[in-house]
Amino acid sequence: MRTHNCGELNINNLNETVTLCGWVQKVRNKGFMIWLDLRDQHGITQILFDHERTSKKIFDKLNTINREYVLQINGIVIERISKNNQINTGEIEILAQKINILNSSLTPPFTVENKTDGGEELRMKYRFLDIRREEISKNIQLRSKINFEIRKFFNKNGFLDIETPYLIKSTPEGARDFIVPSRINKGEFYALPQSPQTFKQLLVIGGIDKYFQIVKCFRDEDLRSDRQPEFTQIDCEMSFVDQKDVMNIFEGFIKELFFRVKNIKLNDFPILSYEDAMKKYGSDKPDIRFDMQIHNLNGVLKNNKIEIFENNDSNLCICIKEGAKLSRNQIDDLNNWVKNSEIKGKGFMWIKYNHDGTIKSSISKLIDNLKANEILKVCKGNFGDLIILVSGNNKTPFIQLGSLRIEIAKRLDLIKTKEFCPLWINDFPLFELDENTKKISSMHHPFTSPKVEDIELLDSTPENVYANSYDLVINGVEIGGGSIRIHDSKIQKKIFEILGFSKKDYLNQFGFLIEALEYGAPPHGGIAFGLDRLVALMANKQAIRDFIAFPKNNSGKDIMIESPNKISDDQLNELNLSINNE
RNA sequence: GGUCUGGUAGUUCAGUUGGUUAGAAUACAUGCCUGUCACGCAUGGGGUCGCGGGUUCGAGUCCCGUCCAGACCGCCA
Repeated sequence: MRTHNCGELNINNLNETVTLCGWVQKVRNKGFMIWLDLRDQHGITQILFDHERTSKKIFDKLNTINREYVLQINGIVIERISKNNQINTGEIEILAQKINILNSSLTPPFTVENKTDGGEELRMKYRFLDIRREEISKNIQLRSKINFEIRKFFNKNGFLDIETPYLIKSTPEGARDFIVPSRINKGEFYALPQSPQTFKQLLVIGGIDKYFQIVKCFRDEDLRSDRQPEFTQIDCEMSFVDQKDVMNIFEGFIKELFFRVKNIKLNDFPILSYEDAMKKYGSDKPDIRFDMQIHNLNGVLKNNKIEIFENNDSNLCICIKEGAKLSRNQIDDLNNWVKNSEIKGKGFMWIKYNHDGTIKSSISKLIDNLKANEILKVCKGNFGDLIILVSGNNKTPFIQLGSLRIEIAKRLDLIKTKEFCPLWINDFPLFELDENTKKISSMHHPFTSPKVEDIELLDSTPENVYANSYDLVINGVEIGGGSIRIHDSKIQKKIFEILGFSKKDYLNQFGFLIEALEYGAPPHGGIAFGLDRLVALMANKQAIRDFIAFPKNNSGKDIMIESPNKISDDQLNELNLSINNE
């Protein structure tokens, strides 16, 4: 139907007779001449009609054409008299000779242009129009390109692409499952996988050396701008590997992906233990595009008989370079943010080191200039800086300063937004304790191997056991996470017992895996990357919604197809289900 | 489950202390325009102010409830 697409013609094609197909983005009718922007996935080409060179029949036809009509245009490539250097095809235009209306269109509810006037909800309802826009189309093209490079990498490195089932069984551990009723087996249910974790382990037990899959995962939890109920993982598992092996190959994978897709050469990824990440950044997914690390001031502030510093385990601070220029109002504003935002802090103390050598502080009654100078020294700060102090117990002051660190960086524009700063976080605790319920649970998942040297602690002090696990963080976003798995059935059973499973329960839920471990399971480990987040990140965006062709909204609904929806009584009967309307 | 923000023309929004016939831009329609590309100019049509209730002489505006959307907390092994 066409000889070229709408993004490829240029000055080299002059005088060629071409046929293009596409959508009408805009008609600019000057009376003596009409210009029409014809759009397809590849770009926009300007079509020209004028009274000297275009027949009256075509002009009559043009009068019936509106936005988003689908046209086939035949014409000659000519050089523009006034050029547009904003677009690839801006030096040429097509002098139309034939016009074929392939389809008409209703007037779209929003402008199908890069800078659309449509709001989020409307764009979702008419997603098929939204996808015509360059912005969304480019996102989807980027995702396709990334998918292609992923498959190329894993194929080249000997990974087998193996599909695992979507209809599996429900396990109450972890996230809520999406449940699918079984018609043939009345009263029984499948669950959609939260991840193919157990299946990929069974594959390596089955002798598959290296496995990968680009796979949908399902979690019935509340949504966020970076969380969808169905999302895509790059799921990987390898036989006969230790932590170093896994981190090596997947660091190589991410580097190659960034190089192939973005032509960016990433440096070697630093490795930070979970404990150090919490101490330095107050987060297990630190954004290291800017510095502003947390410093511990106990050495300076303890043993001075100052109540607040004596009563708290941690007296911490961050140092804002050139922060002394912040006004009292700006500082108060930040303090209110700490108190009012979701981190619900108590507020902070501050010391301002002016360039003229004077020191102003919210705690001048507690510490003199001598102490203030010592604090500045600990932070390796200078005059001109602002130091923010927080005191507290346990993790809280770290997390507060961690959040504040990000907020300040945003407000002062300290983040190098064009850069990508990956790092590994490892040495996570194997378990975490819920402060309220006092229940112990897996930090990662129950198949994570404890560190060999900590195995003897499992019986006595499981909270002190470290895990053989690792997360990949880029720009403060958790992009991937994985672990060396347990391949010894005895240890696997012990982990379930520590987690509070009865023997009956763990055999009922995971008996198949434990049994498989007893038939010569190789040492193995792997990782899973969040593809949606990775694609968004590579496009320098946080929200993943515009990188998924048909995403769900905040309440898990697709407002275009109107899902989820009610089903008929017949369907319910067939499944032996009834709806409790209370 | 919770906190915050928003819902007014097809669309994006403004709307003062509660006060006449609810505005702008854009989109749409018609006409004009000899190089437009966010074209320009003129004219025109277009409103259940999310929904329900209340206060008031009078509600887009105040109060209560409710629905929807977005951001976040809880949750997300």
